[in-house]
Amino acid sequence: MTVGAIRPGGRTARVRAAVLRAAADALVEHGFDRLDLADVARRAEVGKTTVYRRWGTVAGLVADLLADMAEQSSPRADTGSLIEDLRANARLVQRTLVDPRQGALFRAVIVAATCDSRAAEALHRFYAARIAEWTPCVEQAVQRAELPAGTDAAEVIRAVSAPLYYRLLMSGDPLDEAAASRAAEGAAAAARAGVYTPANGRN
Amino acid sequence: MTVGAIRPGGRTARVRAAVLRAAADALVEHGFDRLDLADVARRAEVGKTTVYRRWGTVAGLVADLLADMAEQSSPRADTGSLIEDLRANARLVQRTLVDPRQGALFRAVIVAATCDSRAAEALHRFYAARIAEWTPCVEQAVQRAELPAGTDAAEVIRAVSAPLYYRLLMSGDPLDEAAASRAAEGAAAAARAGVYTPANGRN
DNA sequence: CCGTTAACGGCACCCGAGTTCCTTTAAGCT
DNA sequence: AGCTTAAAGGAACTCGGGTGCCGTTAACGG
Repeated sequence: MTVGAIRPGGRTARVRAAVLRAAADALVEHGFDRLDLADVARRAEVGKTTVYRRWGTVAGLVADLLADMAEQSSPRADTGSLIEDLRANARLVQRTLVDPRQGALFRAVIVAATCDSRAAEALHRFYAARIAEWTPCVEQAVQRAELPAGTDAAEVIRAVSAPLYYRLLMSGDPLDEAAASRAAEGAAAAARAGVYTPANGRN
Repeated sequence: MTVGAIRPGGRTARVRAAVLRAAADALVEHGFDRLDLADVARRAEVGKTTVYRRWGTVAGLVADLLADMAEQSSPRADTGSLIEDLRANARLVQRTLVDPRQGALFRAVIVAATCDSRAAEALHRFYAARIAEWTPCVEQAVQRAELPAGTDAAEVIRAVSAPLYYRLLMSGDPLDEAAASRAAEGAAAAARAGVYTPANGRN
């Protein structure tokens, strides 16, 4: 065998998959702060040493988990109407955050990002990918002249998610379908008013 | 002395103040996850036992710190124009979050809320108080007929903050004055469009 | 199929956060 | 001023998360 070769196949991949799944389970159950790598190793039926060697810290493990999550992107909607597309996006986000497992996972992952720069980077990449998936909805709306030319598509998508995350983390207000609807409508109204065009003012 | 009397005066109050200040310092330096109560005690020049007895956990200490922060509310703007009031609010939030000390403190406190129910409750009360301070801006705009009757004032204020917190925690995009401006304009545009009136549809 | 070695696994050790127990200080009442 | 006792302080102890060491397994190349 060539000296210094990496071995991502077979066992290593199996271990990684088992550990990441166990980590997600543990995060959902205990949350980020009470996560014990030894416990993760036990759940994954993997040596404690292995987890410490490959991931080192809780934040490092979460960062890898995020990279894994980023690879599975859910397809965007394409209803032919901006407001319907945005509503679909808002409901997808809302349902994800409300889901006990997914919601807890997202909270944990966001927490990790505030503690560790690698996790933060992974999180930013994750959202960049998610947003890129949905920007075509906005770009098509611009072409249909539903929105002013030069509208920043990514900013519109972010504006849909922001109020939902605000409810999840800060205000604690109910995260229901009505909230999702309002988030979509708010972003659409702001976009139509030209808030997200570069021409719009620093004034 | 009466049996069972509580003693909030003198020394106890001094200890509480010193510990809360030390806790804030430590949170800014290390962040929530690497916070050590023994370190807080050392900074506050207070017995380690005292900190453990009165606050017990990191999250409990942060919850108390938040209760303390909630008491100092900064006065709202009153420019006579909705968009200017909202812009003032957005810039206040933006500057707070960008400030190295305040920003780190907010991040830590939000993290604590995801880990501990007392901290979460304290955070919700904190934001409820901050929002209540600013809702009159929106109510006055309704009276001036800048906004439709029945507009949910709190929802408008939340809509201003949400994109800024989204940048702070999730996307990692720059949190500059332009972002603050857009947040204020977006909330105003959505409010004018009637997105935050109860009449507006679940449809 | 075989040799090399990257990667995993188990065990013993260490260290410091958190607890316990007791002593000392001073807040608050008379 | 004096007494009572809440509350703080100090020091010793525990115990489990994290580390180091070394033997074992199995991926990859020939």
